[in-house]
Amino acid sequence: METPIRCQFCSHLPGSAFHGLNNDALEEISHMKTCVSFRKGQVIMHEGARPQGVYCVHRGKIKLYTLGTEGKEQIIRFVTKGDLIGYRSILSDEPISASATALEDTHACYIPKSSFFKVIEDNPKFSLNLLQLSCHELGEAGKMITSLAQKSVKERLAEILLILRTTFGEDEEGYLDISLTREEIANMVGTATESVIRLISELRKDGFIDSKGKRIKVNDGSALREIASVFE
Amino acid sequence: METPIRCQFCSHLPGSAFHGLNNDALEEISHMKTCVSFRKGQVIMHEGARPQGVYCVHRGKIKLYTLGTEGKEQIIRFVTKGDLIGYRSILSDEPISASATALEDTHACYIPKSSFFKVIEDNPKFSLNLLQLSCHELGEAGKMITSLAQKSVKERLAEILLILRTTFGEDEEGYLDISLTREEIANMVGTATESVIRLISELRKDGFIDSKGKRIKVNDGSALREIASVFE
DNA sequence: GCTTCAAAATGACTTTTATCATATATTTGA
DNA sequence: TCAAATATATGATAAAAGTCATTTTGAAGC
Repeated sequence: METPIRCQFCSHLPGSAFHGLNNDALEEISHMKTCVSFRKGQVIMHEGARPQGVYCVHRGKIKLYTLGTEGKEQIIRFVTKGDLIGYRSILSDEPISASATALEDTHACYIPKSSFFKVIEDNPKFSLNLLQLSCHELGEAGKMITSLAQKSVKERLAEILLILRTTFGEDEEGYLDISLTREEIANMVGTATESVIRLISELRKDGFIDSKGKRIKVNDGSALREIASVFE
Repeated sequence: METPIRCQFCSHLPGSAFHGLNNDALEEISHMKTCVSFRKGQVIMHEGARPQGVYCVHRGKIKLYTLGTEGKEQIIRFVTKGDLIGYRSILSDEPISASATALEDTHACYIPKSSFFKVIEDNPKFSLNLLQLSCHELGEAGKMITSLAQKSVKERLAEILLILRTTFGEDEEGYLDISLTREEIANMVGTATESVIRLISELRKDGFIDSKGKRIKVNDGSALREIASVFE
């Protein structure tokens, strides 16, 4: 049995689409939603499907990915607490463009499509938040496109290690607080698994990162930024 | 002196953000906007800038691109009549993520930021249209990411020739109704200019396309679809 | 219609990255 | 804890794509 999660909690998370909604609105959403859990590895949404609602993630980490020609995953982005899944498809009235799979045990709230649209109609602020969110992600997607098109595999790997650190943070020992296989990293970078393995070894030998099995620690962020040619 | 363009015209173009707005709203927008022209080659918006309004394109063709490390353009998408420029940046309150340059003489209407937000506030329909638009583009961006990450240059070139045909259509002789240099095509595909030149020659020798200088004609769309591994 | 300049085409060569094979290490679950 | 499965590591090789140099063609301006 799930402990119900109050929408007030999620509305205060950074970047939440529910940010700034008044208590009455949040209470109303609370009544329309149901709480669900997903086990590590469980598929939450399938590319091509027509979702009947959106998920608001409360705990856990999720990868969003499309499947290429040979069935190879291309990870588009990660989803963590406070983020929505499925809203793109519902709002553009198109099939889901990316599958979602839990990277660890995940708790989320399910808001049916009709309720979701009701919140939009009743709360211009929510609608504006969603606009801001999707426009922000559009910018991020543009950056990813430019990286993939113009940077080398090594540059992209360094860039993604930095993105992982920003997105998931570090544990007490300084290791990235996300567990990904080399294959998953390759599926983000857009390269072969072996190439990622080789380059991670190289970065480790250079002392810029540490790695113990799946665990990766960024030792020298500015070196990675230099390798990635990120000037921000 | 520009002939003023009525917003009713653009609101009827396919995919217009102004679709479905009532006449009063459109009249009001007409009063807030100014008409501007851009010459072929002219830069309309600069990456990194803070736009003070959006452009609604009435006539012409525009490329949106980001600049990579070496100053190389990466074309993200094209903009044609009925499309908006600059809305992403204004809505996410971030600097412009892509520069815009006119590929041919272009006519557009400029709507100041404050007016743009007023239209959003007064017309939930407009706000919803923008949401739909940005979410659709987010899906397209995801597809582009997967292509860049997983497909070969030849596959991507074939794909983009098909996209160009869909976006710009053909003239009386069947040639694509858009004039791009090989370099610009390379900047879409994410490859070197010489590679595009070689592959275009190859596709021509195979009879799948014709090309006379810059003009390109798709002879065999299904062959291109097969090369691009597009199964839609 | 020339002339000039830029774009396209092509060849030779290099670099990057992918693929395949195999060995080693790390998880996972019984 | 140990065995089996999975993931990581590394080498050898092949394929893809990039770079540089040069020629040919086409477009734009006079």
